[in-house]
Amino acid sequence: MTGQEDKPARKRRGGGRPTIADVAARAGVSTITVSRALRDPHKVSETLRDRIDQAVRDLDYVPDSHASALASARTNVLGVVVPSLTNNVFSDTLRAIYDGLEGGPLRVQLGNSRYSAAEEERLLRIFLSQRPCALIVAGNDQTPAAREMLENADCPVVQIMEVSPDPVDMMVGFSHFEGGRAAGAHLIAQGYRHIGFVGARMDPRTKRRQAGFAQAMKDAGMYDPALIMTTATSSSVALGGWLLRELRQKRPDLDAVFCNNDDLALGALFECQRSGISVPDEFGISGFNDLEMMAAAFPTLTSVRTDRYGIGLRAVEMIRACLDGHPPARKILDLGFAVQARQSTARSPRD
Amino acid sequence: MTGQEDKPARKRRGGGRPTIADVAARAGVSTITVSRALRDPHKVSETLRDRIDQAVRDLDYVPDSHASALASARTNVLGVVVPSLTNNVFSDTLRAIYDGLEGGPLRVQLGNSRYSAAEEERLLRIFLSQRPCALIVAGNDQTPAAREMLENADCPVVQIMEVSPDPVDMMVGFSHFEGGRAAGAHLIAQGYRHIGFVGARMDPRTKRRQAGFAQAMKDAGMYDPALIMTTATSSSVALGGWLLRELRQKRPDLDAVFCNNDDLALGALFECQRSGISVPDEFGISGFNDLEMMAAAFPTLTSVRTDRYGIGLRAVEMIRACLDGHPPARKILDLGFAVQARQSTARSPRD
DNA sequence: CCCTGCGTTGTTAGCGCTAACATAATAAAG
DNA sequence: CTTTATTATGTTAGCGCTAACAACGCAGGG
Repeated sequence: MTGQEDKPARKRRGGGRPTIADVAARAGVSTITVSRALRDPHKVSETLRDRIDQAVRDLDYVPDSHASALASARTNVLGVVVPSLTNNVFSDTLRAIYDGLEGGPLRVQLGNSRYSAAEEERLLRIFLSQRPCALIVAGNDQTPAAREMLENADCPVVQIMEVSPDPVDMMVGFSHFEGGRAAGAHLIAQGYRHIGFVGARMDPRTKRRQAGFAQAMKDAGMYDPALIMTTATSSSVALGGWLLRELRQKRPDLDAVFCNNDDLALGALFECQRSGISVPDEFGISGFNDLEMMAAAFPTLTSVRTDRYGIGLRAVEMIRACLDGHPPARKILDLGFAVQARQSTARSPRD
Repeated sequence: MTGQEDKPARKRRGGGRPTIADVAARAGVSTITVSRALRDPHKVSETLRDRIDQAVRDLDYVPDSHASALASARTNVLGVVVPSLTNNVFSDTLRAIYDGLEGGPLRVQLGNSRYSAAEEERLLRIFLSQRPCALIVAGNDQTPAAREMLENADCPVVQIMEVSPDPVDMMVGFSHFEGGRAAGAHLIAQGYRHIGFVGARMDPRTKRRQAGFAQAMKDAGMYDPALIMTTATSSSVALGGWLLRELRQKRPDLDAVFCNNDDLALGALFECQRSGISVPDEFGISGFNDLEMMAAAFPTLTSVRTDRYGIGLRAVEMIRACLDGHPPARKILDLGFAVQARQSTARSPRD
């Protein structure tokens, strides 16, 4: 025996990291005071606060978030579930979310549902079991079980990318239907008469854009289902070329195409270049989302601009407001869209 | 007094979710047996296991990961820190990581360092305080403090995207220097003689590609610093066009360009089309990474193919192996690269 | 019959933190 | 100068889970 009275009955599990008790001992206060000094500094006198801050620095103390979560039943984790990590649409929004959280205490827990509602449900179940302080999910097409979980979640929930009349809680996005309709209307206004639709993956938002496009065609008495070319395959530039080629073989009179996203539109442009079809005079092309490359292409490509970054930023703002106790008055935020008419649909006047 | 003997001295904080004790009570066993049945099913007899599984299903029990983490000082969280979420390179790798984790118990904690080593250090400090079961970080250019944290981390660490002789622990990637050199050598071999370099953002990997390119030029006696055009601005298609225009104004004899990435290369192609310069006969273009669009462009674009998806998958495999107690023999995995020669550098024979 | 070994289950004592309540010190009010 | 409100700090008792050890039953060996 060493004569020492401390009883190391069990070796410290935490790898010897300093705990709040170490900080408290060094600062000569109780642990709860340290806890308060770190979470609500104004609740602790300046004298003690300084002593505690010094002790924290001396010991290089970092609070254990698991212990904190367990004791308080709260976390600083914002759960985010998106359908894709590679799709620019979501990576832009994600970047905005991270940017919006900059400096604050919130952390992100990111899930990738891969466009599967079942996977989304599974992820939400896991996320919710960890008591997130808020949730961001894409769209409004959850499974019934997921919808119920979200409705019963005792934290703010923001659905992003879309707007619909029946949000779970809050919503930031725009109308894909109207976006599709506007693109169709633009092509009609530019004088094109045999306008096709090219779509890939066909997730709910894609389908709404397609429906909007179809509506525009119907309104103009130009709707023809044979001009619709879609595939469940995920989108790519090459696919845009293939689908356009297929469609033109089937319908040689095709004189314009609304591509469900910009990758497809870029592929369509290359396909026209390959086939010696002049854009926009012989053939018009419009994309969707207005990625940066659309304005840099030659010819520049028409697209429907969407504010993906703004959606992420606003979602974070709304969550912040809720957590600060000032829930926003407007639960649904429609950030709209704008048809960016460029060279690819600027047909010279004819007939 | 109601006469009831239960003492609700404090209302249950957890919102009434079932705990492991509820499951244990329902299955008629002790809590530790439930804990074991869920974590190491083989340590519990089949009879009890079935009863416990039934109770779990009946109560819809989900373990509290915070309590588990606190009690065991372990988590199932894989920390991933990447410099960008929008750069295709990292989103492809990230997708692979998520795909590789599919079905398993591991979850991802994702950090975005935005190409800042200081931010990376901050994120690593946070992540490590949560006892991740493993870490994936990009590259080998950490701050000294971050490097030390990684070396002292008591979990597997995989550095991705690059290979270098002094990894913290494990490493999966390829040599950016050699990739840049190969691209330069290819342009020389195709007969181009005044070859420029266009680069953006200039992160460490970009710089290594540039250095490799410069080496190729030096080896051929063709190095000319005036043919290098770089900017700290982040990369875009439009930027590729602007940089090429600038460079051609300065050096009208330029006859090819190695673009540090594919976005820039696409912008360079559009710039040539706008200026009526024929690619590849008058001007050669090579990109880097070989994104999907490169093979779909017109003309198809030469690039250096890198296995971004494979890097993510292998990183996860290595981590899995370590956690299973079979650390891989080879700590450094070089997945290489391949110059994909396409039309944009296929110059017709001349002089 | 005891001993040893092994597999299964339970008991106890925390992990590091914070909620709730208790208390002390100080200020404001009468 | 007491009463009441207010602020600053401390005490106690967990949050839900798991590590460590204890205990039990049962096999085989001596």
